[in-house]
Amino acid sequence: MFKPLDPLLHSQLRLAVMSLLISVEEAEFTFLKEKTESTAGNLSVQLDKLEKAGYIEIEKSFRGKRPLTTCKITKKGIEAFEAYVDNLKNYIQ
Amino acid sequence: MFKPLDPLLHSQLRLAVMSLLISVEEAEFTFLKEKTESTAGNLSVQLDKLEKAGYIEIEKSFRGKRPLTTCKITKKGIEAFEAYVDNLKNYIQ
DNA sequence: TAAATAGGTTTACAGTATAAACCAATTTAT
DNA sequence: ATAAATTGGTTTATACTGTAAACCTATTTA
Repeated sequence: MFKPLDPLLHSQLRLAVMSLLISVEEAEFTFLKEKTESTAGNLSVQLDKLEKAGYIEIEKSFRGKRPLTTCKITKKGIEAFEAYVDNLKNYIQ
Repeated sequence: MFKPLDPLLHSQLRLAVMSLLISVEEAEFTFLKEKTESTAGNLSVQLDKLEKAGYIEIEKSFRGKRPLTTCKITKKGIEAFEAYVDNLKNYIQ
């Protein structure tokens, strides 16, 4: 009936990030920050967690002379997101 | 885009409880405990929070000689649940 | 009369989320 | 030149949350 909800995804900010990444495939830190209206600190921490779980990949580079952090959802991340949504439906329908 | 999710409802156990109460209108503690597969302690704490938020009403009585705790969702609770679900859809669609 | 069960509540602790403080480099203003 | 502001983040301190374990009172069963 109520299957457990992946705690990594059951978090407002991380869920928003995954939701964005699933549609755009790849996104910059600042893009995620704007869209989620989060602080940089909070976002940084939550991206770390998603990366450690293998749900996203984070690439650090430079654009011109400035640091640039790019995030991309992984196959594992997509599957986890889809499973989460499926489970969640039992709770809200 | 990503509206804030009511933190009181964005919790696996409390959401499950609200989901049950919205369909049955009234339920006993032990019923909720079985359906949610939670421990009594955890359930007790979370029911308290839902009550303090005005989302449910808790009535304590006796069945025979044993204590009986009955929970009922309030109008405010129903509205909060519906708003939560609406907001959540932005995240998972 | 001791042990198990029912029906919970309280509480201690670990985990989580968040903002504030910080950092290094770059750009802009003086 | 150099001070101040901005960019693009990370680290860290703290408050908040979730949970199980311990506990409690009464009842039933052995």
